[in-house]
Amino acid sequence: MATIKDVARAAGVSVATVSRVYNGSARVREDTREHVRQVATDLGYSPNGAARSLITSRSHTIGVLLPDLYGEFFSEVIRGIDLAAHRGKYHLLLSSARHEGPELEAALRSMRGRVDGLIVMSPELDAGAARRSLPENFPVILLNTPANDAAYGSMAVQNFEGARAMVSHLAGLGHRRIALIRGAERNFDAAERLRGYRAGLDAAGITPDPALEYAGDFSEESGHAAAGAMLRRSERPTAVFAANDCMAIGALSAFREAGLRVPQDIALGGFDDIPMGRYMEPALTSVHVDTSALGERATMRLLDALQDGTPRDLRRETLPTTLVVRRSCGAHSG
Amino acid sequence: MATIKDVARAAGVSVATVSRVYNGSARVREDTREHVRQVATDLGYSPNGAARSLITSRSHTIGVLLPDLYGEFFSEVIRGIDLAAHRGKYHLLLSSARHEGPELEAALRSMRGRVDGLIVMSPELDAGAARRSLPENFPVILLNTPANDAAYGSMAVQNFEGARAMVSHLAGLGHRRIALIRGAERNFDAAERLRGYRAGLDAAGITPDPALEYAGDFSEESGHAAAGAMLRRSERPTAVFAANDCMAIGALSAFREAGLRVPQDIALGGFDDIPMGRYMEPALTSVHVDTSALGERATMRLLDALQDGTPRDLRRETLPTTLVVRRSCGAHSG
DNA sequence: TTGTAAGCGTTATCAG
DNA sequence: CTGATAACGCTTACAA
Repeated sequence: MATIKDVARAAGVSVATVSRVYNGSARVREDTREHVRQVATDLGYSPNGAARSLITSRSHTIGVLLPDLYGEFFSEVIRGIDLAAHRGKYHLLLSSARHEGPELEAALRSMRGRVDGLIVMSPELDAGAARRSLPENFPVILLNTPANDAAYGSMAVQNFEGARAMVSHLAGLGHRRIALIRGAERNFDAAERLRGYRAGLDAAGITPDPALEYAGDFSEESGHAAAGAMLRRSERPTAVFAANDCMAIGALSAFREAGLRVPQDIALGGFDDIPMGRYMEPALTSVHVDTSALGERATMRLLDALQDGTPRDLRRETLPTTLVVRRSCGAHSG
Repeated sequence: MATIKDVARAAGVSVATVSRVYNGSARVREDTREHVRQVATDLGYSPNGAARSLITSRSHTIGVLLPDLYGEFFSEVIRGIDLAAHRGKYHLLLSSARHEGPELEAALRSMRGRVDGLIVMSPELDAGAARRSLPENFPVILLNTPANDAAYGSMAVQNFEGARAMVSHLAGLGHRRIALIRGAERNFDAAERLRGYRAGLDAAGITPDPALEYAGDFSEESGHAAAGAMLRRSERPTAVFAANDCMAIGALSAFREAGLRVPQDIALGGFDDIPMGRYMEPALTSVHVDTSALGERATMRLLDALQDGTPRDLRRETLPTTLVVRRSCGAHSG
């Protein structure tokens, strides 16, 4: 591969001149510029990014650490991130893994020197320790992370309010036995949605019943399993709130297999409002989250922080959620 | 940020020793190793990736160039790529854009020196020129690209066979007026699926009618529009094959808005078998493509090629497709 | 406008 | 087993 030296030699100029041609900045005489360009393309030269970012200490790349890449939620987040990054002419260095403890450190280590900033989705409730391994004074935006982490800028979603609104809505339809399929253990969003669920019941004058809080982990299978467990009870709930849409989908298929009609026999609501929800039968009532905006905003903030001279952005930005009523909750089906 | 020099100084050793500790390879006395490690973590040191890859000329990263990040198809491809990359301890440098001509060159340029190999999805029929800007003798796997490109290894799916099977199936159900919603103009997959559509009609003794081939671009909106156009005809088709599932979904909602029942009034089939399809009402008959395997296989091949000593892998690997019959085509609904 | 030369933070090659 | 030191490919004062 041709280097800057090869080009300089072939063009009969110094490497500095070639460099200047590529950085546009400094002035180079028009004809030398053209000549260099010509020689460079002939040789198939393009600057080596590693060398460049070594000297400039800028990579024009942002690192993205996600716990997973599966499902519409994450792909929407990435799309949002990509949107904003592309707009700002930044690249994305992607790493997906359960970023706890050593894993996180390893991922960060390997990104050292290759990224100008980081977007980290770390929804673990007790990830404080892991988070300590994030470099100090390095631009980071945390996604869906507990609020008590004042050391970094962060983005969150109105989990509590959204969940409460959903439960209030179900209660308003006359349901009293409203079950919850919980999100992943030790997950921040899941914990908040649980709080919202209980608050919603409270507001409706319903005493929360621990037996109606089913375990789940945000996966379709866990939703399916939880729904199965409900059906084996003597007195099954009349409405179910799944802490995300994937689990709602799993629950729906379990109900269907059991011969239950949704919403006539049992009402169903989800959370996230992934695109798929609107096409299901019945269409899924859910709590809408502008997922791609989550990634997009995080990236925009990070890019801002990357402008030098910008003071550290330690704010917490919360995305609103809105209840989207479709047919699965029974409000529309008469 | 602490550099190797800082660590060396603080530990009272040379930079060479610190380097050796981090590369594991060479022998270092146990206690010096431990000491260095200790000092390094105290200082929060981790090696600079740019410097490292500059000297080793290896980045442990593969570049991924996709035309888009929208929808389940691409997210599945990325997930497959990530799966294999993660397994091989490689990172992903992502770039999404319409990679034609100058755009492609720019993207490649910015990846120079930062990636060890490339996965490029370039389904443009006439992208030969663009592809010439791919570096020679650089490991590349092309995704969904015309076959006539013998200069690079590539992955493809059985577009032709899948489309033909779908049309044969519809014809077998008694349909004679089978419409097609075409994929994007100048797109390789789209062209192949069109060929398959015509071949399927041929095999059933039906004369292809250009008026039944509706324009589309793989987007939901274009599917919706095409369906609308069909309904405005005096004699509408009895079955529709959309060249991908997104367009099928768009068509479905157009039919529904017009008060048509699928499959009773009009049969519908798609292509790709995205996860959403199985949850729709009616569930979507489609041509199954193992999309994540597409990305995964491409990555595995690339990683293989990255082992030095491996001869250039110029093969073309084709992923099989299978017809998945669900309710939207009417075969199951009686 | 152009060239010289000093790094950027590593690893690799030699000596010791 | 450890230490100097020369690269790697580039940018950027500083000189000319």
